[in-house]
Amino acid sequence: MGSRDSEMEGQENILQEIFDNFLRGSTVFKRREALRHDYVPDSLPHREDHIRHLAEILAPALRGSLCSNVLIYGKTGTGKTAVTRFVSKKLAERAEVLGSSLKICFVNCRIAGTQYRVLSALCSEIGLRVPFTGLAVGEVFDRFKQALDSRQVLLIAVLDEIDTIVRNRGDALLYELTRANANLQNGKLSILGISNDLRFKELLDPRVMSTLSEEELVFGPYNADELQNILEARARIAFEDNVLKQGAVKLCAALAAAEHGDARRALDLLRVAGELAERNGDKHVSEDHVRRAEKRIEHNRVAETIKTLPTHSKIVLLSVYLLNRSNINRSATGDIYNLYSELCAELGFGSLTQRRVSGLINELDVIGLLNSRVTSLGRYGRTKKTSLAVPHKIVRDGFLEDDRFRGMVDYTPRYLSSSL
DNA sequence: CGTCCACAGGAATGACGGGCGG
DNA sequence: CCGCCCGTCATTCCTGTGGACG
Repeated sequence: MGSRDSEMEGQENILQEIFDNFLRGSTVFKRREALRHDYVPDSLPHREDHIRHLAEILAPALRGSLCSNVLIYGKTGTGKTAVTRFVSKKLAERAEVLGSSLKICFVNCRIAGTQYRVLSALCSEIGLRVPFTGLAVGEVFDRFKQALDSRQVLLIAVLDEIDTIVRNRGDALLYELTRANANLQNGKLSILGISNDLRFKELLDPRVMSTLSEEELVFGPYNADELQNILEARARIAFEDNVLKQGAVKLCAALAAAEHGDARRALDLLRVAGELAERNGDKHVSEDHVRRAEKRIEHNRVAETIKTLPTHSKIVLLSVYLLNRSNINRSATGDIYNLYSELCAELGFGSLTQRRVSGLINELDVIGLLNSRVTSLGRYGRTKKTSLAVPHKIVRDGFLEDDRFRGMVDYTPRYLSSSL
C-alpha cells in the first residue's frame, strides 16, 4: 500500500475541487430538477391525444358526477404517470375554482407496500385520520366509506404501479374498492389504475377487471425523434444557455430509443451527463459525457443489484463471471453448477441443488444480469446456455464493491483445470 | 429413424419466519 | 400475547424434449 499517501492527496484535491465548484455555483445547470422524473412540466410533447382522452374521461367529476374507472397501461418511461399527474393537477385547479368537493389522491402502490398503507393514504386525503397500525383492513375500509359518505366527497383514487399490490397481496382491496359505490349515498369513488405490466389483466378476478377497466388507455413507447423533442424541451429549462452540445441530446434520445423508448432513461442520461461535466469543471456537455453517463448508470445499477442479491445468487453470478473470464462465454448449466459447488465449498457455504441453481439462473436472467436460453446439443444433451448480460468489467467492478466477494474476482477455479 | 444425452421445468412437499386476527 | 396462517425458499421426484449420432 505504498500508494496510500498519493491516493489521499488525490482525494484531498478532488474534495477541494468539488467544494470550489459548488461554491462558485453551477455553471452547467439552471434548474437541475427539471430532469428528474417526478418533475411535471407545463407541456408533455407527443402525449396530447392521451391528455385529451383522459381529461374527457375525468371531466364529469367537475359537475360532481361519478366518472368512469380507468386503467392505464404502458412500459416505464412512456409518460403514464406524468400525463396522469398533469391532468389531475389541472382538474384539481379547476375544481378549486368551482368550489367542488372533488379530491384526487395519488398513491404509489409499490412505495406504500401494503394494502393497509394504500388505504390509509386514501383516508388521509379525505381528512380521516387512521392509526399507523393495529386496525383490521376491513375496519379501516368501513371508516373510509363512512367518511366518504358523510363528507360527500367525490374521490378519484390514482393507484400508480397498481400491479405490485395485486401481485403481492391479491386483489382483495381492489375488489372492495370497485364495489364501494354500491354502498354510498352521498360520496363517490372512482379508481384510476396505472400499470407497468401489460399482463396485469391476467392477475385479476374478471369481476374486478371489468369494473376497473371501464376505460383503458395504452401508452406506447416513444421513438427517437419524440424523445429528442422531449429532451430538448426539458433541456431548455434545466441547462444554462449554450452549455449543451447538439449531438449530446441526440445521442441520449438514440440510446433510450434503442431501449424500449424509455423517456425516464433518456432524462437520466442527460442529467448524469450534465453532472459529470459539472464535476469535471467542463463548460459544455458533449456526446462523450453522455457515453460516460451511460457507463456510470449501468455501473451503479449492476453494483447495486449485486449488493442486494441473496448469497447463493451472487455465487451463481460469480461462477458465470469466472467462466466468462476463462473465455467460456456461454456456459452450460452443468458447468456453472460444478463451479458453483466448488465456490460454495471454498467460501464455507452449503450448496443448493442443481434444480434450485437452475431456477436462480432464470431469476438472474429476469433481473437482466444474465442471458440464458435453452439449446439442444443433440447427442450431447439439452441445456441452458448462459452468459453475462452486461460487460465483464462492470460485473467485476460490482463484485469489487461487495465486501464479502471482493476477494473472489481473481479466483482461479480448480474445476476448470481438471476438465479442460 | 430411433436412441439417448443432459438437462428443463412442473408438482408436491417441507422448513422457516413474519404478520395478522382473536 | 399466542397460535395460526400465509408467503418464501429449497428439496425431491418426476416427466418432457431437440437434435447429433449411430
